[in-house]
Amino acid sequence: MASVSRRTAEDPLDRPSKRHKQGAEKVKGEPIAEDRANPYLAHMFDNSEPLQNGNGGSRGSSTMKGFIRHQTTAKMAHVAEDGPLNPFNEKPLSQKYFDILKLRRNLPVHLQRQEFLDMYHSTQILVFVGETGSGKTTQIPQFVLFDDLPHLTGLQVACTQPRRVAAMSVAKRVADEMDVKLGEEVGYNIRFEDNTGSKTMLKYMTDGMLLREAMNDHNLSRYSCIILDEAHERTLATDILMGLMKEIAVRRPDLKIIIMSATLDAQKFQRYFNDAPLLAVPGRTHPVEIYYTPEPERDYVEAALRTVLQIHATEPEGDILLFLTGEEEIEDACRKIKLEGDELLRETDCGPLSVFALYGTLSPAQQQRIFDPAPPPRKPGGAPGRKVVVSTNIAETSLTIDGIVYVVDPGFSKQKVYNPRIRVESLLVSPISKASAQQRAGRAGRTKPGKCFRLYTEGAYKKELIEQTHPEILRSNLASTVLELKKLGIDDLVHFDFMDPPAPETMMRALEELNYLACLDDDGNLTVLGRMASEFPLDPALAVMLITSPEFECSNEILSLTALLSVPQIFVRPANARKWADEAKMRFAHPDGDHLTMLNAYHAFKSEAAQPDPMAWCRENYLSYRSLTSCDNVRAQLERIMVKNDLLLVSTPFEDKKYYINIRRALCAGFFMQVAKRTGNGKTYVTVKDNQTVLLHPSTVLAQESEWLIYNEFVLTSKNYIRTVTQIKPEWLFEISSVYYDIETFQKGEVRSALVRVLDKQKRQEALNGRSKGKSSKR
DNA sequence: TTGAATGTT
Repeated sequence: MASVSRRTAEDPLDRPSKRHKQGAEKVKGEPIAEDRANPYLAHMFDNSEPLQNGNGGSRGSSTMKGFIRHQTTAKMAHVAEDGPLNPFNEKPLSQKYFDILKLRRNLPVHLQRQEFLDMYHSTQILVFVGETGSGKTTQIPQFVLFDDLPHLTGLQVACTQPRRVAAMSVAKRVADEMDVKLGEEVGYNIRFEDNTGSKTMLKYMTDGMLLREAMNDHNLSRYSCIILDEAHERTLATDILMGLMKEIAVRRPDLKIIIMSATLDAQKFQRYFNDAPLLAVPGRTHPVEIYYTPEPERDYVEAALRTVLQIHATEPEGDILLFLTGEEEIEDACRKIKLEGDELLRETDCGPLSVFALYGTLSPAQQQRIFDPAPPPRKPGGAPGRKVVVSTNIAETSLTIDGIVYVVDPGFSKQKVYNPRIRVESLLVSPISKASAQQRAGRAGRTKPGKCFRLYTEGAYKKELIEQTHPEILRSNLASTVLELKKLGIDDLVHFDFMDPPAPETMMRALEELNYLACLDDDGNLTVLGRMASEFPLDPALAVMLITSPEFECSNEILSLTALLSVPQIFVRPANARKWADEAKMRFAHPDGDHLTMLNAYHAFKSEAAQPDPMAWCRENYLSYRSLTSCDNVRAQLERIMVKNDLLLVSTPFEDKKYYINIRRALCAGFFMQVAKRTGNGKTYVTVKDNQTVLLHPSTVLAQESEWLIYNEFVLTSKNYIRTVTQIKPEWLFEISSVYYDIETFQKGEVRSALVRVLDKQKRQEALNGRSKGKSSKR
């Protein structure tokens, strides 16, 4: 596919004559309109005389006197790093700094520092491949600092991470390495937490955060270098950023871009970035021996349990990591391994076994327990104890457990899939990719040589597993993404240079959905509503519901509901207390549905009732304290954005009989495309337009008599369920979206006939009243 | 009659 840039060589900004001495002072952090942006600040330092340092002292550096931007050598940097003063702030360096420096110089990347600099000088975009343990995430950004000289240019270096914790912990580590206070020269920026300041020159951030920044500053003009780390994970945000970087690179020849990735797909990245040069650095891991099963396994869970116990009975000391697919499977497996382990302990001379479950919805404290050491031998000199961790693929990338020597890999994980035809995302247990299998095996070689037991045949690995997991962009509903791209100034989505272009049908569905939500007009241009919706970190339907809610006199309540719908489930239902949990939930139940029930629970949480100990109150009421506090956080952020956009925060008085009706109507303003109607048999529902037969999720508080419902999500598991539902009146739907509810667009059938009846009734009513009711669309 | 992998703004 041809690369598309909306600038041409004739663009005045591209003329070399403009590259010098322009607007040296730029107010940091101020968004710049894209066409006014001057991306050439850095060029004043290119190919010019050596920089004059030390004028005034505070920003200059005597240690780096004579450094010329983009001419630094490894030796020069090495000398500057040796002190005695910190090259970036002139403060004396601590002993701790020198201790860490010794370790850093032992990292594999350090040997290739000069090679890296040579390549960095010679190219705008560079692909960097380093295995785990190479030190790339901590060292490369520092190598760049010594070459970009941010203390002189005022421009920053950004390094993105797919996960918040990684951004935070790496920033902390690098601040220590550079002997600076976290938040000053080195900082991090993640949602809800901006730990950077006026001195910040190196910023670790989540990829989603950089994407947000790009929406307000299309040229990312505050950076001299952008490093996209863990690019092989191919998150939605990384994929969009990569496409964006290709465009920005054309507009800003001074901007340096580094794509960092694990080995496998390096060539694909090179090709995508116009044959960018590649630098590869070896990792530092121990060899892992791979074993396959001779025959395919029928039941992978059973085979996994057998393998774990066999390792325990026959292999030397070392902990075991088993990959399974989900919470229930994992808890079940843990129970069985414990039972069998106890039996082995009683009947043989095996050592004791401790078993831990690991998955994302566990609290951080529970997750922490996997780092407990293995149990000691039962008696001195006896067989050593062993730890078994049974985990989802959270242990594949997000969490690293040292001491793992054996990995058991059945070859499956739950993966998101998207069906654009019925606009449904669901989770499916699917075979993993070769890349995942390698990553899993690698987890056995962190501390010493290890073994990986694959519960599939070698033939299956070679012939049946795909090379890479499909990038997320090919497995998602793209409504949000398309809105973001529009806000990023990408008008021609069809020609946007995606590394892997999404299916045209997925793209069309997203455009259609945004058009119905009135975020895009019929020509696909961003509307005022769409522009505003893109400011909110929400799905477009939620954003539209929130923006429209003042019209329904209930923006305070919709604000709470929007936050509630953006955090994990607030109702908890422990396996051993289901009945009590269900009873507790019924105390908050509202007859009109689950949304209002959630709102009741939230209001109770915020009321006197939950005091003085809200955590204990949540426990008693089977509510998740974590979800509710995170809901408060999200709510506060959304409220700030509402105020910024002059959206009023209003409530209908609670005594008013319209209080709940207004909320239900406001819900329809975002979710009018997620409506289901009860069918003749009274048990099943059918979704409007898509005509999918669905069941109410058993967690609903709603009794069966509701004819029309809006639903928050469609969950495809053993059956088709709609979850989190509230009853509505079909008349509201015509008022809210006369376009979507244009009767001509409906197939003949139950839904259409019912809607026709509603319209006829309305007409008779109007004739009777002799006046026309306000039927115009809300927008 | 209840299968929520992992992330992010």
